Amino acid sequence: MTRAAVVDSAAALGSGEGLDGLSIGRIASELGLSKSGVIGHFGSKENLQLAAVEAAAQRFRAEVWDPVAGEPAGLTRLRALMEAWLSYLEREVFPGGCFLTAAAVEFDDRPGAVRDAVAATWTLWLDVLEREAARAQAQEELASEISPRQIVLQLNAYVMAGNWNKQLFRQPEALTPSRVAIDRLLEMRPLPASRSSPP
Amino acid sequence: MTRAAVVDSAAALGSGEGLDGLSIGRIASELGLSKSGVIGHFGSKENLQLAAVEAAAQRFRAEVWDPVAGEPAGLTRLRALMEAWLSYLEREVFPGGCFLTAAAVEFDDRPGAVRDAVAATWTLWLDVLEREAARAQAQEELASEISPRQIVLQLNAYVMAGNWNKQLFRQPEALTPSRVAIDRLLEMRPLPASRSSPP
DNA sequence: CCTACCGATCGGTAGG
DNA sequence: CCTACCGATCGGTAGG
Repeated sequence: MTRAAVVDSAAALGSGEGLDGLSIGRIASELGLSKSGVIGHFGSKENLQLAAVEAAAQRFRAEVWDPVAGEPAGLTRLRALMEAWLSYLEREVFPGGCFLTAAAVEFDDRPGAVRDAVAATWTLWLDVLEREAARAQAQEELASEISPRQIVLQLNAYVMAGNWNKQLFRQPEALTPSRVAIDRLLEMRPLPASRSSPP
Repeated sequence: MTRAAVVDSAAALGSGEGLDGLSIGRIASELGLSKSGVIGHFGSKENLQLAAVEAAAQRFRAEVWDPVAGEPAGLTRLRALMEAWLSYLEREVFPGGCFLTAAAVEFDDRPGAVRDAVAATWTLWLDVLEREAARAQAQEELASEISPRQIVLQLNAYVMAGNWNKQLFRQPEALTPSRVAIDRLLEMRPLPASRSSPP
């Protein structure tokens, strides 16, 4: 289906040059189509942008969320989610870094449907993480002195900063400080737990 | 001087709509000038973008760095720098949030002079923070179990995430979690210091 | 600093 | 999905 190819191209181009910098003519020449062949499926550039956001969100879910759904709820799954998230950045699923981070920064000052879609996607994802953090605390796997919200905002900060670091400075070890920070935060145990190593 | 007005306008517009989305025609109409009156001072759009980055860096320095230079080196100055940084975001010095964060995300995939200037500015700033963190550790005001680099990357993550949070979700308390995280990190003392309260 | 203009590209439409 | 086209805007230049 041509429509899917157009959306994929828009998401790939958008992650690098921006979701608004992307032009219909560029996508058309990239895919060997005419401009009307590109825009015909969507009616307007904004609808195309919305479709790209939707596709990026589904891709994120498929790459980060789904593979981890089988992990035990709580700290184990939270750790797995964070590692899957970092791995998704390392694998460069989108050529220009995290699509939804770039789109958030680009559209945060432009009221409209695209901005709303990006914000809603982020809210959904942060809520997933928060639920897992709360669960980890309820299971006494994680200290309760910090609220689940605060934990999630810090985890998000580490990943966002890692993505930024990687994209701007192009260092191979750009995500290591993020991993260190995440591990430190998630190692905060509710008690100085003495754990017996399995035989 | 007209040139300064053009640069200011470019920096203000660029923080919101992006440094590349900004157009010479828009700046011209904003200032009541002709397009050639705008571009004549710079020769090319890229030179104008470079001038805007330079101006934003000077502004950042004037708003965040200079006011704090008189504080005692070490933890005190590091705390003051972080608070000045958050205050600069709260005061909305640039209408579209931190100019240099937006520019970093926008240009991280576009090799060229603008990208290099943005990266160099960030390196400078992170080095300032790192030096102060190292000083704080040398003065035994801050635990040494985390490297100065790691501390600075975490501090940077909190501020970046706060800026992102503020811009995307428009909540008045958007920076509070950043403050909490910063305080927690900088409260890590080298010893369980018993402090006598002043009379 | 201006007017006047260049070729190129933009988003989008008409008609098929 | 195509060709052909619309008005608008882009960065930049010529000439003053």
